[in-house]
Amino acid sequence: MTRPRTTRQKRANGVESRQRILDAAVEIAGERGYDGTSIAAVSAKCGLPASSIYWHFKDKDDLIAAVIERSFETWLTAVELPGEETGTPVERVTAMAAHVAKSLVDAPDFLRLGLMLALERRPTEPRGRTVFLQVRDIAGQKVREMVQTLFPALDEEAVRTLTTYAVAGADGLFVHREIHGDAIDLVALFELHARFVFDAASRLTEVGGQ
Amino acid sequence: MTRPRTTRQKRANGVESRQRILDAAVEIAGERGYDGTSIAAVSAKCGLPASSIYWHFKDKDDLIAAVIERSFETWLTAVELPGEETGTPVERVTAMAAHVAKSLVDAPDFLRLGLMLALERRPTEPRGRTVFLQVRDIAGQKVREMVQTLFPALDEEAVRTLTTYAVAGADGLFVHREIHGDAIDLVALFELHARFVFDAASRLTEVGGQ
DNA sequence: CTCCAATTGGAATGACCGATACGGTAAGCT
DNA sequence: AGCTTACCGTATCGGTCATTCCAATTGGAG
Repeated sequence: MTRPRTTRQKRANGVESRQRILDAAVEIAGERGYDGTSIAAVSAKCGLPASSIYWHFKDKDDLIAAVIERSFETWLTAVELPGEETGTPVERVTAMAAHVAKSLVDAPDFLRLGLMLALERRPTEPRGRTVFLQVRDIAGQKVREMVQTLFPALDEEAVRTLTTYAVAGADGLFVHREIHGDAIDLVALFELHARFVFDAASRLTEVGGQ
Repeated sequence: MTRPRTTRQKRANGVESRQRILDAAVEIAGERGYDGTSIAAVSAKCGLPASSIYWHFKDKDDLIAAVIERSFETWLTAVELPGEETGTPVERVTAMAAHVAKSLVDAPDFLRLGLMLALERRPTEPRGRTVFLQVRDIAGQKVREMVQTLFPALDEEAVRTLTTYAVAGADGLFVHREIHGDAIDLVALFELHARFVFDAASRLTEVGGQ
């Protein structure tokens, strides 16, 4: 009965603790941004003391970068499911857009926090921002490859412009949903966006092919 | 000869001081966001002590809200210039989009800071966020009216969707430029966006009119 | 000149920040 | 048993935060 007041875990478990810390941090950082995420708040939410956070992560910057990395992986597993390759090209593109939209609804932390970091311009750039821009660039390459495959007649600049436009539109629609809440049907908006971009690419191809 | 060490302004000038404070605050807040904007930093940048800031503004929240309001007005004066009503409809729409893009390049603080605030979700919402969403809604109404005027055949839901899409695309392209820097030609991207949305609306009208 | 209201100057306050120091505890290894 | 590694708990550091207090200083009104 003389158990210590603060019941310690039956056993110190580093792996689980790291996850608990990241779970708490992703939630707070996704709501409050970089400066708004205090170690004390993360500590309170995950139940582990600050010293444990600093045992698992070098400093706050390291923690935020790890949050970005893990939330990116979470989103990746949500988005990289098979994706059947049937139907007309435009059907395949809209289906893929819908799939990406669903993944963003299920795992929005990555893009939300990433955009918050991306919009900030501090003297010493947080590592989390760099990580976000890198993985975001990877995603952009995927889109670019898809555009190139579907419209091989387009020249390089047109492909780049269309890719930029497709990604930017996705960002904007995501922001719209973040602002206006769950009532917004992100999947429908992404499908519409995919159709618009596809039609625009088709028209560009016709003009370029003359 | 006992002149005070720190030479005071020849004359205390409330109106000019208020502007100086807002000038400093809009710069810092546009770079660092809400939490990243410290009163001490604003004080250092504008040369006035913290007490003067608190004489002009109730608290930090009030200051940020005032920053949003003034940067919105700055942007409004940049965007509400004549806008000639000549040419075909699609030409007028692209010209207007280009004009908005130019204004956002010249006065990006409003949208940048606003989007940063909009993405955050803190327990007690900053007044600046509310202000941003309100004035943003006004801008959205303008777009909506333009869509309605140009495509009277569209039903209400189509108009709403197109408006959402147009504004979201603008947001996304703006974010793209904020991330990738001055090398991005926002005007060209906005013109492209305007053409795409116009074409999409035209096609929706044809289908709906059958 | 005197008095007042408008503003600035500078220091103080207490809360909170990120980060560290260090001892305690549990499990595994030998 | 003793040593080592991994992790937790507490306490604390110096610094910065938003905010407040109050004493100047100024120009203008009377």
